[in-house]
Formats: sequence, C-alpha cells, structure tokens
Amino acid sequence: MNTQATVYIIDDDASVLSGMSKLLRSEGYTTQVFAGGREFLSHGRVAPGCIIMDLSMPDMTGLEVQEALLAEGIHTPIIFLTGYGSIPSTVKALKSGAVDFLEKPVDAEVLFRAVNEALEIDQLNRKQRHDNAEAKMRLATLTPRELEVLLYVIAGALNKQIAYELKISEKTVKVHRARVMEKMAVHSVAELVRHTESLNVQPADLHLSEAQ
Amino acid sequence: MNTQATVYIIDDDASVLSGMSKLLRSEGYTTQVFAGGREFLSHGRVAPGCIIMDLSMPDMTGLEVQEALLAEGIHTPIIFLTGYGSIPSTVKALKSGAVDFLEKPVDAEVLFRAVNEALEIDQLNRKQRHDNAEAKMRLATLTPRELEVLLYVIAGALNKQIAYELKISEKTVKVHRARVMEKMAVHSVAELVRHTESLNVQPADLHLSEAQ
DNA sequence: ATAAATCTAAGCCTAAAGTCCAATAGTTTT
DNA sequence: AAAACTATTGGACTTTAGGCTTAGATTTAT
Repeated sequence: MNTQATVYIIDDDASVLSGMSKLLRSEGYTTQVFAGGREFLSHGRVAPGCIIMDLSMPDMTGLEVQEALLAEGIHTPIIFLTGYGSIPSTVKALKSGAVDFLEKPVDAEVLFRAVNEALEIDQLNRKQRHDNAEAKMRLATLTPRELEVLLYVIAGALNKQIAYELKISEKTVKVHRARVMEKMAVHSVAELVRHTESLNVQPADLHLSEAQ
Repeated sequence: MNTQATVYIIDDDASVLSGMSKLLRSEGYTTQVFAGGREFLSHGRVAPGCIIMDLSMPDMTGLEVQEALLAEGIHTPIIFLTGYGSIPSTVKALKSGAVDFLEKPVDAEVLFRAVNEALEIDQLNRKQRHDNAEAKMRLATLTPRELEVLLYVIAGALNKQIAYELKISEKTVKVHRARVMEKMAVHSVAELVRHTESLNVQPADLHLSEAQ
C-alpha cells in the first residue's frame, strides 16, 4: 500500500463522508474529506493519491470538479460515486479520464480494488510526467540550431547528411551534436531517441537516397 | 468520409436495424446489418470500419460480443446503443475499449459524430497495428543471441560493453549487431529504437559505471 | 548421420563519431 | 562598449562501428 498517498473524499452527505473515510482509514489509507467541490478546489495543491467523489453535489457537480481539475492540469485519478447515475454523464466522466464509476452503496472490496487501481495509476502518471518534465526542460535549453541537429540525429541521419541538409560543414554538426548530447544528458543516440520520443519531438524528414 | 469503411449494425430489433442502416446509407456510409451477435461473429473477417451494437440482445449481449471480439484480437471500435442501460455495464464496456455509449433514441447528428470518431480511431489503429506487425515479424527472425544483442544496442551500449556483458569478443558482437540491423531492416540505431519501442521490447539493464 | 543453423572469432580496411584545442564573426544582453 | 551567447570551421588524434572474407565449434533438424 502507498503510505504517502492521500485519498481525497468529496461528498455533500456528511454520513457518507465520515463512513467512507473511516472505512478507508481502517485499511491503512490516509484520507482527507471535503463537503463540496469548491472547498476541495480551494484547498490548494493536490498531493499524490486519488479522488473519490459523488457525481451529483449541490454546489458543483462531480463533472464540473473534474473539468476544473483538468483545466488546472491536475490529472489525479477520480473514482465517481453515484446513487442514480445517467448513462450520458457516466460516458462523459469516463471519456474525460475517470478511473471508475461505482454505484452506491459501495461494497468495501470493490472500493478497495478501485482505490488501489487509482493509486497505482497516479503513481505511474506522476513518474511519467516527472520524467517528461525533465526532458522538456532540457530540450528548452537547446539553441535553435542544436534543436535542428537533434531532429536529424533522432531520425538516424549521419553527420555528413545533416551537414548537407543544413549546408554547414560536418565539423560544425559534430560540435552541435556534442552539445545536444551534453544538454540532454545522454550518452548514446538510443537514449536520446528514448528521451525525446515521449515528447512531441518529431524526427526530421530525410529526403535522402537509400544508398549512403 | 471513409469510402471503403463499413459500419456494422447489430440489433435484434428489425425496425431499428433497417432505420439506422437507411439513415447511415443516406449519408454515404456503407453498412451491413446483423440480427444478433452470433450471426455477426460467424460472418467472417471484419473489414475496416466500426460496429454499432445494442447492449441487450436475446442471443448474446453486447458485452459478450465485445469480449468475443477482443478474444479474437479484433479491435474494431464499438458504439453501444441502449434503451435503459445500467451504470456497471456502461463502465465495463467503456473500460474494455468501447468508443461510445449512446442512449436510444439516438439523435442523427450525435450518431454521425460518434461514427466518424469511431472510423477515425479504426483507421489509426489499423495503421499502427500494421506497422507493428511488420516489426514483430522481423523481430521473430532474430536468433536468441541476436535478440540479446539488440536489447543492449537499444539501451545505448557500446559493442565493448555488450561484449563484456555477454562474455564474448567485440568482434562477435559486431557480427550479431550487423545481422540485427539487416534483419530489422534499419540503417541506424535511432531507427532501431523507434521500431522496437512500440513493441514490448525492453532495453537491457546496463549495470555499467557512468564513466566509459 | 548428414545437413542446416547458430555462435564464435580473427584479419584487414574504411568510415563515422567523438575529443581537445583554437579561432573568427555575428547577435544579444548588460 | 564590453561581455556573453551563438554559429561557424579547422587540425590532430582516438575510439567506435561497419564491411568483407574466412572458418572452427555447437546445436538442431531431418
């Protein structure tokens, strides 16, 4: 179980709120409760974990909270709860990235399974976002020319070919290339490709003949 | 609009079947209708397109048809229709990859939008699967040793390092490496990484010191 | 058991990439 | 105007990768 993960519970029904919180705490989860979407959103930074939220709440519906979080770039997994859900809202929530959709009353085992899945998803997401963030920052330190060279390198071009395409000497390409490797903090083309392809970096077109 | 794409419609209600088929045909879509899941599944190869299917049908439920298709490795996008759907079945269908879930009676515009989205998804899926299929076939032609070398190469290892890890001479590594490049039909490490990472091929662990 | 892959490895030679050092010139920032 | 950054190129040298040929040792299949 994830020790530092927090399960955020949002429900306008106080009895549901405390009941669910107690249930989860008894299983060792860390919980934090909110009576409504607005309260939750103004609470500040969302720590690692997941969100359990009623779909229909008076101040703000669950879907609205979901939208608000997405707008802020917060992708914490959401488990929706509902007493009487409509199909369209279910579809919308799931298509917007909700992890699960449970009907009240929720069976304890079903809840635990859903929470565990959500926490795992959050952990994976965070790791991926973290890795990408670093690569993106490194990419931002490249000069325009270096970026251009990088595009050809991850497309598998030879220095000779890059030099021809950019109309500069092979020597210059080597200099740029070395700086790219240094700035991206990699030691091989393989690593470079791996680190850049998760980003939106597309390799350059190589309109070159097959023969080298 | 996709000219050769087929919209498969499956529903036990003959009037729904013909009505929907006519509606789609009038918009230029090619359709094919089936009165039940069993009939559809025994029909043979599923051509490019998408499936519109009622969730509750007498001979086989929509979810069962979906499962059967997944078991056969057929990932044609499915749009479910339902008169009175339950939340759990909706969740299950969407989590299993259904594209959409529409409530009867379906608005024509909503249907067209869903169908277009499904057809686009199918086209993308097919292209990706096609590209992967070739890479997978090439990968299968590698000998065990060649595959091992490939794992190190896409991890960015030098021949020297691979030789040390596998306890063979650098010369032999070069031989394997050359065959890998030839069999995978690539001309650079960058291409090799690109072609293998969409597969489930994970690079080897390089428990090597940072310094080379 | 004979044939066919597979794994191994050496020599020789070429090409490609990386390393250090040094230098010129244009642009931007302070 | 001076400093900093960027783009460019050269020389000299080392390391790495690739191409071509040949060939012994093992394993697998028929």
